[in-house]
Amino acid sequence: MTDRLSDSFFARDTVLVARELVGKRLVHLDGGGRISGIITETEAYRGEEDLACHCRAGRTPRTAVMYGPPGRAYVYFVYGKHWLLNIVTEKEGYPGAVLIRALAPEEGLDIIARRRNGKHQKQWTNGPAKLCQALGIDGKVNGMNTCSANTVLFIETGTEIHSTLIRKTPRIGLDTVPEPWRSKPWRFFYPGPNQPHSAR
DNA sequence: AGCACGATTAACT
DNA sequence: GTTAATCGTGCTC
Repeated sequence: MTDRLSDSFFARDTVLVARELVGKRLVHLDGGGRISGIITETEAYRGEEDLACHCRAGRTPRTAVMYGPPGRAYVYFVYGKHWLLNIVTEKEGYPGAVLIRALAPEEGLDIIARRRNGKHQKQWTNGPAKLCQALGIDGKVNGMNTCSANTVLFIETGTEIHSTLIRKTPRIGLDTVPEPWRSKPWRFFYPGPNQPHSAR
């Protein structure tokens, strides 16, 4: 129940990994303790042909980690203020990653509350940048191997969520991305309490 | 060297 | 519903 996911879990099709990551537990060892939550929303980005994927521009300094071994963290900075966390997928050499978009907080609630100061609990980790702020994830962990023995960032088996309870929709925030990529149903989420409904 | 823009969020009206 | 914030990245000149 507390097993960590190994690189063989991530070395598969990105869309499948995105679906199966819903229900798993993301853990950051930070400040001497565990800060964690159950993953409730993900999105898949894979291949240079996916015009929503950063790798549409090929291998660059930023995207190099997506071409690397599976299980690495790909953390990038957007809009001048936000960090977003992905886990690299696919076999080394083929670019892919799963964006972690939302969590249900489990451990380290006091630290999460402090970092998300002034917000209600429902707003703690219900967005990709919010959960990074809550768990203390930023560019320092970019490229980190989440499957190594001494890592401070990893994913555990978590809770089993029946596949019929997981919904899928197009990915969020791709207003300028051409079809068919804009409409690919590569967003997965578990519509529980504290989590999104059908869309945003 | 300069420029346009983004896998978002929070604070507005 | 609308919009400012704010800067790294990748592209053009």
